[in-house]
Amino acid sequence: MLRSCLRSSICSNRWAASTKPYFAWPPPNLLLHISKHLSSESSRRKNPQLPPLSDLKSLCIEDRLKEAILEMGIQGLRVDFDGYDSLLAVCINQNAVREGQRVHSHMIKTRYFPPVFLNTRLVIMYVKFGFLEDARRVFDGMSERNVVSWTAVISGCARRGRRYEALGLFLRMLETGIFPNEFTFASTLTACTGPGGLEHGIQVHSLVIKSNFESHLCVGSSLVDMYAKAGRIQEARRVFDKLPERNVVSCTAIITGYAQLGLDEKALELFCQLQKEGMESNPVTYVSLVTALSGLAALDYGRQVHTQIIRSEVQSNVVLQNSLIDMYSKCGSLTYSRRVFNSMPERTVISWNAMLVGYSKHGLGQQVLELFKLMQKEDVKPDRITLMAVLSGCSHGGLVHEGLDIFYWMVRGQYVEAEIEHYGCIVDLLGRAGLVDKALIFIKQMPFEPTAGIWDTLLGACRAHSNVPVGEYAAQQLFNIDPQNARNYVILSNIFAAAGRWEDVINVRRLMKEKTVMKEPGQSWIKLDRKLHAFYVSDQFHSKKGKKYL
DNA sequence: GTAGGGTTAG
Repeated sequence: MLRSCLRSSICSNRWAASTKPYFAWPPPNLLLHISKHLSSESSRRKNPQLPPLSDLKSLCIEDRLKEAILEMGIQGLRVDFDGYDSLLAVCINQNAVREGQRVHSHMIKTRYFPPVFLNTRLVIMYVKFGFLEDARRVFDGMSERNVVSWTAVISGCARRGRRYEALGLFLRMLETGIFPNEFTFASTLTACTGPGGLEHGIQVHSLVIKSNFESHLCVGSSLVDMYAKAGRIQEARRVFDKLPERNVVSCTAIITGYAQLGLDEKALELFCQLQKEGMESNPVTYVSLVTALSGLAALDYGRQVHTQIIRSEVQSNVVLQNSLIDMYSKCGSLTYSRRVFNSMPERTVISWNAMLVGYSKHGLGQQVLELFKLMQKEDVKPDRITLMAVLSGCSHGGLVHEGLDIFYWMVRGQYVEAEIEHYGCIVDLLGRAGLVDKALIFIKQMPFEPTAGIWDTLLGACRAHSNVPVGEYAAQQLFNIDPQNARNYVILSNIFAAAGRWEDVINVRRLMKEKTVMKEPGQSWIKLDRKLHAFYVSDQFHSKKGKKYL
């Protein structure tokens, strides 16, 4: 079943793309480099002053990689399995890209045919360096493969977003008769995480159960993550509860699952419970917890957790600090956000974006502009989100000229490609400032087909600035795109009502009836005695109705 | 040797 389900994926273009010819290997400059070293063996013979041959393995153990690489060149054709094994292990460990490539080139140049173990090391090395094409090239050229070789290449594809390729490889592995182990399953489940992956994930899960791997920590954590990201939090929780043992990764996976689905209270509750049960937390756990607190806008809890992070042994990192910036901003305290931002020893573009978004959402246009200038001064490359934050900051702060200047600077340059969302920000900027007619002209000149979101922004502006003709036009566009959306009819009706055009109000209401457009009734909530009570408009029947105005 | 969980926008 799995096979038939995934067959179409294997035949897809992505798979076909992976079988296209690779680049010439090794690159000519690398060969030149290696051959220089190879020729130094003859110079040793001519010059007895050169140091005696060293043992590659001991150089590697002593962490003298560069000397070992040089020695490899000098030894010419004589590097054996142990030598290559030690060299590759150190290259992988130290992320030594150039040295790793030299070792591989040396194998080719000296016509050394690596056994399966060394070929697998090469695959692992290229996967770690992020050179997936090279990893595939070595893997595809292997006459013999084992479960580790397959897992290494599957995990490389899964982590690089080449999900269908990873699943195709998994199937080929099964066909070859090699049975997956816990690492293989964990990587394959990673490939099933994300849009459209659930169907495949469930099938891999059934294989996991049949193979008795469900209780392995890494498989369990992958299953929890896969189900949670597919919105199946109950299934994720079921897998988590069934795990015979837990560790920080599996606990974090389920907490993250709740937080990412917006079940923030549940995430916080589970964190407290697991911590009582002795769960160790690390920066990743705290990132999920802080994300949940952002959703709850719970400043007190947020400060307590921040204090706990500072006091605990947990080494904070840039991702955690980014989430703290966001949490403080969503809890309404930009002063704390900025304090975290200022204290950071290193920042990523996300740190800047989180701070800019904070200022923007609070309507602090001047602070947005100042921070954006600082960002440019520090040579940090903005991305699409930076520009979204800056443009919407100008919009919320009423900085029309500044916003337009930045937008046209963006369109002229090649810093960030302007997308429809950026155009949407300008529609909002003009509309908010009351320049509704200009906003409509701007929409008509856009290089994109306007979306419902764009017309919705314009309609909102028409309502705020009582512009009936443009409002009618925008509403008509929305009726064409989404005729059953009651919200658009109601806003247009309100625009007419504000202008005293009561006949038009009646017409819109009649239109709604004709098209059987239903508006969801207004609803509000209140929490009493740890119970959530919901009240609807005209609700006559709720037991607490009499008390709600107390 | 191969493994699993994380941040900004909409």
